[in-house]
Amino acid sequence: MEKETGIGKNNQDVCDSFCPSDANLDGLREKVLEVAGLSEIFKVLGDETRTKILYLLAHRKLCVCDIAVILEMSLPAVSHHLRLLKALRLVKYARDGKMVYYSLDDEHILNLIREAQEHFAEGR
Amino acid sequence: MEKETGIGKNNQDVCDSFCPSDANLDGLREKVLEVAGLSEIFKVLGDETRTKILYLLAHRKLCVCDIAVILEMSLPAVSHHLRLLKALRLVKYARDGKMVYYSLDDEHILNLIREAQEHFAEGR
DNA sequence: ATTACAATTAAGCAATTGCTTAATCGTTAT
DNA sequence: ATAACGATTAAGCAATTGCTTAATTGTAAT
Repeated sequence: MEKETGIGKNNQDVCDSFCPSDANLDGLREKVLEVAGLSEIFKVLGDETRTKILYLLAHRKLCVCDIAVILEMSLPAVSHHLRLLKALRLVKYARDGKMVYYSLDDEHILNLIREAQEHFAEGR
Repeated sequence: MEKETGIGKNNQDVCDSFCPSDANLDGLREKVLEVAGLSEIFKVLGDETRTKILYLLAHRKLCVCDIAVILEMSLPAVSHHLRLLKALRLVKYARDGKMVYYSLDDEHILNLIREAQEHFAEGR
């Protein structure tokens, strides 16, 4: 995604006048920092399958093949998603014989899902 | 992303026994429907730039070149993101002379951002 | 009319994503 | 030990994403 470009770190010459009614440029840039890194969580939930997996695991622990059956996907596909969720500490797992059971490790993520549900509920 | 595959709609033979402690398969599949389509919103916020734009517009209306200057990006790049946000009714716009001013058109999206901020705040 | 400039659109490209099939690892049962 | 099976990893591929540069559109000023 990286590419050589003429846009430097202090590029202020996109438009002639910095327009925002004399807005404080540095102030706005600082403001933006408040959401830096945030989209990492959203990226996880930005995939339908992962949201479903998290939602399922919020209700009960499930083994990988359970999830595969429920969502009608291949085992490796599910496993890949779980790997990501594991890396981000959103799920935890425990081996039990041949099966590996996954469960939610971050109740907070459920709030995000609920909030998004409301977003839909309140007409749009 | 589409590909021919042997996995049919009723594929239940991923693992020998449907394991989830006799879980109700249909029940779980219904459960999953509750989050269907939800990831569409998350996908929007899954891009750092878009989250920043929305956060900026939550504070004040800005023209395209303002955003470009603040975020140090090219005009077309910003314009592309705005097009998506516009299509999803998350922002509205109003022309004023040569400038086009954008502003937030969905306060609800801010709740999602705030929720995500808390996610980070509460240590992880 | 012509010029200037903010914004958008078009075309194209590199990086990323989400899957696939095939091979491998871990555990249990024979 | 070996066979069986759930899970993971590896390699590869098509679709998507997010940018780029270049061309175009819309509005205002000369």
